[in-house]
Amino acid sequence: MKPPSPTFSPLYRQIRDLAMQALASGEWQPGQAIPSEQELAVRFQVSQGTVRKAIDEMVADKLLVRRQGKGTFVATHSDPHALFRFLRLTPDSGERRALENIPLDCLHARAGQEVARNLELEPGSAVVIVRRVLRDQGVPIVADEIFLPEELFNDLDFAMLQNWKSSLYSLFETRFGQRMIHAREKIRAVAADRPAAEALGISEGTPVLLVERIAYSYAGRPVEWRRGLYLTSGHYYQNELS
Amino acid sequence: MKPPSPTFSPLYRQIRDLAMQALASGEWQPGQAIPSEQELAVRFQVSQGTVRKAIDEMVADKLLVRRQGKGTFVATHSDPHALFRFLRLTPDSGERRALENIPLDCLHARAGQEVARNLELEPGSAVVIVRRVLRDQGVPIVADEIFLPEELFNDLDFAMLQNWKSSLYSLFETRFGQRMIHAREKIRAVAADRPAAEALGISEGTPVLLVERIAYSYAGRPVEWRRGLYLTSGHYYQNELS
DNA sequence: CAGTGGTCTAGACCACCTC
DNA sequence: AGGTGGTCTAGACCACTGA
Repeated sequence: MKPPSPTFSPLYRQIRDLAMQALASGEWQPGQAIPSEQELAVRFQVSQGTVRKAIDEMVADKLLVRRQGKGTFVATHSDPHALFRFLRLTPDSGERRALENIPLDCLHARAGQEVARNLELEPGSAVVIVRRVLRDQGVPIVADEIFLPEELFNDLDFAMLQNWKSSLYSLFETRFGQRMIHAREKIRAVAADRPAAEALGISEGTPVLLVERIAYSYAGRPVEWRRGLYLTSGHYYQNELS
Repeated sequence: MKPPSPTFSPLYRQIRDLAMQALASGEWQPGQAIPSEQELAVRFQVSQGTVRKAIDEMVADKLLVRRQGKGTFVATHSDPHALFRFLRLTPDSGERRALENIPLDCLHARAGQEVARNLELEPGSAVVIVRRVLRDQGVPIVADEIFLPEELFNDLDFAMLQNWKSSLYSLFETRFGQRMIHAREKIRAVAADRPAAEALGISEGTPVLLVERIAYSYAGRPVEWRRGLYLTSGHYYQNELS
């Protein structure tokens, strides 16, 4: 009879967890190089191959990026390559262009039932609400309503949104230390209601994509909930299945 | 000056390609165990570690499945675990149930411009067209129109669809040797037209998801194109972003 | 028990980048 | 030249499965 080992965790996974801590604690900053595999092997007292396997997993999760001959870097939303990682909207013809970000307002409020549930907060908790529109060459395509725990984003205000020239997630990462690493979306087709129709410049009742997203940070904590309406007359939501 | 090596391919990738051939040729059948890592190492004259790395990639691509202590197996759509790999529709409340498949018709015809383009065929090529509905506890949820190259599916007929009790992809794999391993979807919100409304039992103009899918087989060849309409009043299309 | 995949190590060498 | 990640090997041992 052998005892069960319910908590068995291979070495490389323990190493990965230590590396995760280094990320979550801010010891390794987005865009910066982490120590070389050799250094980490010495630091963690394991072989280079084990460090390598731990990093392999994190690269697969898009937490780190390898660059041969240069080093291993912490992934960042500020990198242009990552721009479309979470926005799956593609124009019917031609390549993806960067979309213009038009903030509409930014207010501090209390979470209702739905927001609280999705952000795993108590109902009534303080939240920040951002509304904005994305435009493609002047034409509105996306209308977003974004909910954030105020605890983590208390400094966020309208001016900051207007002055920021890159993606929202890049702002969150740079100014608030909150890196979105994973998200889950629920997609439906709905008829645009009055306010949505006005924001998107379409007639009421037009079918639009309703995209609800929960985004998670390092600790697996939900840090953003957003509800977006996508106009899909000239664009489509692209998805890869495998 | 060093010459560029544009065709450099590491050993484990060459091994992977050989394994791919074994899959494509049918030497390794879906659901069956492939030779052990040791045997493959001997057969391909490389170390076990290199075989392992090749298999790692194929497992990541969901072409193979490892089972510790038992062996490595060719993935199959007949496995219940793979049932929802390509169908991302989830009920608002509760767990995913298997959906009832109701074939409507199956006819042989010629490809129009759009179908030909998506299947990479010449316009006018022979194709098989399947129309069917998926129901959740008697309620129609999905109406699909499926286009297949007749060259690969010439025996397919209505009776076969009616008698098959598992998923379509399981049928394709079992009876036609065509395994779908990857797909790309374009998703839009549209208003249901008359025929769609009738098939789904809804009123004309109701917003529905329009999901167009191209599915690819081993050689990266497009083998199926389908256009589906999804009712998203009680279900949603679930997607993971990372 | 033997056979499978899973982990870990140590060392060699290659490819790429920078100085 | 020296540092980085990338590949490949050989061998030891662990964890799981089934006869």
